Amino acid sequence: MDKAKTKKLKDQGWIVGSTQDFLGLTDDETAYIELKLTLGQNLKKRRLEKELTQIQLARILKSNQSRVAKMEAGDPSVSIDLLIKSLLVLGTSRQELAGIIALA
Amino acid sequence: MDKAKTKKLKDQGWIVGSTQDFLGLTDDETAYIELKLTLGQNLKKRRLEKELTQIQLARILKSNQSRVAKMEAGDPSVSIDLLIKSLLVLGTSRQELAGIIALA
DNA sequence: TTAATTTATGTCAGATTAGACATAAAAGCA
DNA sequence: TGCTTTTATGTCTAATCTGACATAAATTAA
Repeated sequence: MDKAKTKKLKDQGWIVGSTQDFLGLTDDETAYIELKLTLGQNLKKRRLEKELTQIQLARILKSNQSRVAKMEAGDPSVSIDLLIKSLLVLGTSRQELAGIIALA
Repeated sequence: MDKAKTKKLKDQGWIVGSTQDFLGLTDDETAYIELKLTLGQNLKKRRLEKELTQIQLARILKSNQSRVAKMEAGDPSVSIDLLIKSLLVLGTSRQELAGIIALA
């Protein structure tokens, strides 16, 4: 959120903070969640580049459509483990994986 | 293994192949295992840099010594998830994490 | 619009993983 | 050497994660 918008909201009486503040997450918990979101977004990006539906990707991953949807959304029920395994199945190299993770 | 050594063994009648060949792993399975090993090695590196014993690190991670040993060894009972979470607790940045993963 | 396709959300049983514990093995030191 | 500290290995139960399924919501095409 930009500073101007933050100030405006505060002037109106809103208490403004980050989601992290709100949920009381530690830095490492926040980093974990953000990393998961990034990986999920990249999985979606790769799926769309290959012009696959979630069902088609699910077949490749030997999973199902609902889990693919949750992976792409970084759902709490999905581990980073599964996301990395999925990216590797799609042929993502370690260098590419590193590139994804480096994205802030 | 270098080529000269491979040739010598083959000349002696040995059948030479990679561990991957032997176990019949797919490329992505191999990549997953290697990635886990790399992360475990880095966790150990960071522990030693901080001059911590496995017990001390376990306390920080709210885990126990045996699991730390398994993490450092890339044991099958340890997920990449746990390794990444542990590195993040130790303050590893995403850029550092990317650097680790990029290591062949 | 409506129908078809695609994606999102909720639940659950089975599989996997984590922490705890015991104990063995290895390393360091007197 | 023996004693201490550290690390490795094996097993258990509880907790977490996954695939499967149902179904709702959203998107697309006709």
